[in-house]
Amino acid sequence: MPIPFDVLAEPQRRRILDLLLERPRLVGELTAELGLSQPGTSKHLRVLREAGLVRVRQDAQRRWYELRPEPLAELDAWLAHYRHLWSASFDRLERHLDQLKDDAP
Amino acid sequence: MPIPFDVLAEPQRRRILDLLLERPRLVGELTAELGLSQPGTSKHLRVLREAGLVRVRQDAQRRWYELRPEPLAELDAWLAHYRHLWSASFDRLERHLDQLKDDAP
DNA sequence: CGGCTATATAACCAAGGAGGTATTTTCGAG
DNA sequence: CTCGAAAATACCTCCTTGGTTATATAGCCG
Repeated sequence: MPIPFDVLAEPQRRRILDLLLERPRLVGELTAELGLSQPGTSKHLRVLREAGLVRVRQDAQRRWYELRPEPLAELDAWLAHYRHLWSASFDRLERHLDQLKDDAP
Repeated sequence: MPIPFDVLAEPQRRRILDLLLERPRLVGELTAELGLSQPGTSKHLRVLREAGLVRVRQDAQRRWYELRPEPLAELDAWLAHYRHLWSASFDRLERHLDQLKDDAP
């Protein structure tokens, strides 16, 4: 699964992720919060779904959308290549991370 | 400076960042590596410059482009809101980070 | 100065995508 | 079995943008 940069480039989609970070939501709720048309919201949700950033749980006619953070973890991994450029204590941090892994796997 | 999601959404621009991660480069070098036209490369560089992701150092007619990681650090900060979703040891990590700060400021 | 090199800007074009309205599908309630 | 609610899909339009070629700008060197 490639990192969904283009999916995240859309502000409304990031707002959806922010909302889903709090709790799962119905399409109708998201539509209201975003101020979009219902089909517009559904279209964004489809893109997010296909990128693996959200999953759906069906409940009668309702669909609960919830976050799937895996692609964001991949984005995080990509960022790691650059992180030493701004994180002065990056090397020490890495060593501590390794140590954490050993402590509690 | 807002997080430049849309700037990063362009694959060629990410390739430029990857190349600049190794070392600063001239426009001509980047053009060759990307297989784009020279104006095409310049246009991407302008976008990256305006997003604060690169800076230029002039040297006669040459322009050396180099990485500016600050916007990526902001992206990292945005990601932090989501990080606990996949990083099981996130809380412990946070404590260790604070400790590091105290150890060596 | 005149020409050469490196880069930027201008003008244009084609494709993609975000938005809307209209329509379809699905499912529960009565 | 019909009606209504919830969400998805179809279709269209407009705007943005990545790519191109042509041209302008800037600075070195003979």
